[in-house]
Amino acid sequence: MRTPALNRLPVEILRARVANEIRAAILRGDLAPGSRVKQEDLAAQLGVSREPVRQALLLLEREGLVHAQPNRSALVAALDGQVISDLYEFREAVDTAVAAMLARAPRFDVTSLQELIARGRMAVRNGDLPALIDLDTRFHTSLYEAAGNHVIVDVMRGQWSHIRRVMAMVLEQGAYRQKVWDEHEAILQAIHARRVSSATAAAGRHVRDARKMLLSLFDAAAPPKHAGDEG
Amino acid sequence: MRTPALNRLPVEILRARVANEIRAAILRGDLAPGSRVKQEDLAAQLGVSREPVRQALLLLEREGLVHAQPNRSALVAALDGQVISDLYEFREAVDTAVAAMLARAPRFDVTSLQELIARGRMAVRNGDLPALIDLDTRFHTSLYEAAGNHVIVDVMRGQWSHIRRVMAMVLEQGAYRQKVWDEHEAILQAIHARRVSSATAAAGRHVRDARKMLLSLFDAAAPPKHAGDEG
DNA sequence: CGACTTGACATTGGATCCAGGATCCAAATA
DNA sequence: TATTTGGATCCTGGATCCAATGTCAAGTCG
Repeated sequence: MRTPALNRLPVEILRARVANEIRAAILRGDLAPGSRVKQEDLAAQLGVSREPVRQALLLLEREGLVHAQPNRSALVAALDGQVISDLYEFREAVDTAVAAMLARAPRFDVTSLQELIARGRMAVRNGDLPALIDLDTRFHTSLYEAAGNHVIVDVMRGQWSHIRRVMAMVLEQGAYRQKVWDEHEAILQAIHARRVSSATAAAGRHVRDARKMLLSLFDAAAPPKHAGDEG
Repeated sequence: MRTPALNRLPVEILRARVANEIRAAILRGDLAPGSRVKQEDLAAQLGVSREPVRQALLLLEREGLVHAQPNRSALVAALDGQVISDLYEFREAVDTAVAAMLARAPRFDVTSLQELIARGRMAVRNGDLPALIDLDTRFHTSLYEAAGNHVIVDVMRGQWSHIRRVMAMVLEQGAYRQKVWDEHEAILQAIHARRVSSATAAAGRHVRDARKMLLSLFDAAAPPKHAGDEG
């Protein structure tokens, strides 16, 4: 054959690679919130022309990770309490609905989810923050996928970029790490036991608690504005 | 001043105009579901170069209105029952949550929504299908905006593109048109009366009924696949 | 001394150019 | 006759080029 199986993996389009690089840099905090990003700088840094960078920025703008005005440098989206609040309010609506859907589903294989919980608890013991963020994301993403609703999977993939950005803040709280995986287990058990209202309640509590903690952290870092105050 | 107020309206970037044109063409059905769209054709048709078209297609792909594979012409997304089902399941989660939020909100000005209902009933009497689609969209969008959650507004703006595509199908049913605005009124009244569970239930029923009707129409048009059948 | 003007510079948006990958048809072979 | 292979053609992706717009600082006038 002309093309060996390895080549069957589609060569990732350059703009997609670039978008992934930039997104990763934003999520890592490597590109600071509120900072300007010039297309040419990114292009030079990634060793490509400006063209794929422009298109990548277009995608990232639609994801809400950067803001752009015509003929102006793009701005890395700021992380303000309002966005966090809205985001978690939205997530509560989705996550509770997903929990209900799964608890009503005829059969649902919990083994891979339990595997994730085990690995999450391991990461808690090891104090491995990147792994905690990754496993948390994967736990909830797996729930969306298990629900079998592609719209939810797609929409939430975009939103979890934002969630990951702030998750580091919550998980800095050492005491909270254990609690997260206890709650994950509670959600999973309620689903497994087919207890719809219990699963919904557990999922809702999980999100609301995270939201509350995040907002308290944000208010501490950046107290609410008074009339006429400024940076 | 140098720039009169009219110029303050930002000159819409060409790629945005192009994206709007293409999106409108898809929503109108002018670009048929499943048909191929060549960048050059669109460019020629709109009198621009391929560059803004490429970027517009990128945005539309992320909206899910077109599908693209590397080095292949883009495909206008098909309208299959699965997508409709997922979309309305997702919408039910969001719309019920929004109804609950509004019913709990301290104060909520219903006058503009009542205005929309009046105009909707007028459009029903006139049999004005485009107006019905537009007013239906605006009714629900207004609810999202009233809830004050930017994430929900942004996410749902994208999803309503898809909803609009199929709404014509539901509203073809003459009998259904009246029912839609009765339900809208019921939702609004429950919110106004601050009856949380009643508002949630009304919103949920509204979405589920539309979903059921859409799916029955789709199944009638394209019967479920049997093993081994093909197009 | 301050506000406004003006012009050089920096940066993005759009057009054009070129290369690589995909499709499709025809011809050759089993 | 069916199948495969070679190649012409089509189409997209990325690079480069040019125009337009915005920024910023120096200079000028009140």
